[in-house]
Amino acid sequence: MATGRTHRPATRSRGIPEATVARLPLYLRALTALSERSVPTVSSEELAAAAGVNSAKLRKDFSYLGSYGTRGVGYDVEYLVYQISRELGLTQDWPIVMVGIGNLGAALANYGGFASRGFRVAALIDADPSMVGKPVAGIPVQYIDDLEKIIEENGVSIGVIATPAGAAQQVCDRLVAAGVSSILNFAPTVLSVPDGVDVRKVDLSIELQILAFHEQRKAGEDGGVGGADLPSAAAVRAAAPAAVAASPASTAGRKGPDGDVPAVMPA
Amino acid sequence: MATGRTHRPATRSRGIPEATVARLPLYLRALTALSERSVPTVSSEELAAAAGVNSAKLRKDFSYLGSYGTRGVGYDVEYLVYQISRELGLTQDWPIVMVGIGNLGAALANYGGFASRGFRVAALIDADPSMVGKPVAGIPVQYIDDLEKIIEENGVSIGVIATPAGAAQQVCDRLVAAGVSSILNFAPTVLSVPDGVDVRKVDLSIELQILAFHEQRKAGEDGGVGGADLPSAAAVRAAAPAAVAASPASTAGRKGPDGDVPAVMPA
DNA sequence: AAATGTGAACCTATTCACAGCT
DNA sequence: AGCTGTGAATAGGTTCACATTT
Repeated sequence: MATGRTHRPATRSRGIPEATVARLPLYLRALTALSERSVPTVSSEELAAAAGVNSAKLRKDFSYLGSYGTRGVGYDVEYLVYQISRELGLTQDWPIVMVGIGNLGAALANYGGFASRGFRVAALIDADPSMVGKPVAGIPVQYIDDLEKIIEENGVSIGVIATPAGAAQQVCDRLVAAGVSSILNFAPTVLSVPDGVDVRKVDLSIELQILAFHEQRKAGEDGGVGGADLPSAAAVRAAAPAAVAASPASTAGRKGPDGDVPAVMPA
Repeated sequence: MATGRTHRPATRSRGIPEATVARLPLYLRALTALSERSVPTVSSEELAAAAGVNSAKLRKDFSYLGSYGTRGVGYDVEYLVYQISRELGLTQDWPIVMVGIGNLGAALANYGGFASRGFRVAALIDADPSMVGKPVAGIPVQYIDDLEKIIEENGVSIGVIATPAGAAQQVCDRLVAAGVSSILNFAPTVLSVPDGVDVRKVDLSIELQILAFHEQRKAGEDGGVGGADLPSAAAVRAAAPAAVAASPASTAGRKGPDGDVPAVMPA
């Protein structure tokens, strides 16, 4: 409550919940759009709708940053854009390097999102000598051997890995050794890094698999709870084509359906 | 719990926590690697290490699927691969469509992860007539006008959007109207969909911004953490220059940094 | 009157620690 | 002896609902 203004230890950036941090970019994007349309103020309700969250969550999120709204009015768009940008560290310019300029890497380099406010592609790096010197998104690709030098000279602390899975850990180790402490990993592999280094991963097939899980459930659970597993139009559509089914419990004697799980899925 | 469903319906898929679902693909990948090396069994400790989580979490996750391990021994690799695949719905073949075959779309189509077990690219679709017919990843691009027909004929229930932000919502609406109920969105925009439709988003610049947040914090709060790894180069660059700074508190009277929030980060 | 900011209630997820099975 | 499976404890996140402020 407003009571003790002296009660200040918090509020600071100290301890903004991770879930909140992950939503700040969303708010920022929505606010930027409003800003471009010269909208002066916005309510939590409106902004929340634009960002795809509910308004209570948004207000709670903002409360961790400080009291940036005006009761009865809403939030000043420009002011909030600034505050969130600052909180996210986007009022400074982060040089990044991208390692692995294959199909995906090249696409990412060309992708506008990378060059968005706050980030600058300092270098593209690849292990294929035939790529070296070729410009991708206007930036000449450099050879992997120079990785350490490039990081050093550009003061890079954020790296993007878009190599094949097999090369990712090795590249990661070199990045970290050279001083990079935040990594965005597009390779489908788990990276191990020392404490103090942040890794975020973006994984295509994982996302698809999560969707498949829910999709399967939608197909399976309408109406019949007990036996019927895959009824209905959507289900037929979803289930009909080519069941691939890996061979189950190859090793005999497996406990398998211990009391509950039927046997092996209709297939 | 075994056979008695006293206060919990089935051990079955009912109510697997979302956080657990999101990790199953990770376990599956680690298990597949073990399987390829013909490792017969694995302990929760080992598997957890391979998947980058801790073992208690892994055991808890598996407990939602059923009792698939053997005390004193561990888990049978092949058997677990099958159970998780089934749980994720990967024992069937999901036809997917991808809309927007630009740089990113083409890269994704070429990306192995898409063609991984359980998924099949049924069609690539684009709004640019000059793209139509061109093969990408061996699949000829089709025109956006045929979207509905393609979805219908192939029984597609999962769609991938890799269009520019401006086109995404429109494409999404058409996909949903045609029967797609799970969407993986690469466009940097919030999609609104009716209930029952799942959307997952993969957003480059959001991930970078989250990293920047943490990176900024690291740079700011070291009172003297060894200057070895992140010498001035990164630190200096991170802490001071190139302020992009949108003009703050434009509207006067704004409460702004009222004696509460001292400009964080001594810039 | 309108909309923020926030305690409190609620729900979800993680971690602990150990009983129970092989 | 070893390792799973899981209640209990803890931590983290979301939603409610309303007092407070403009």
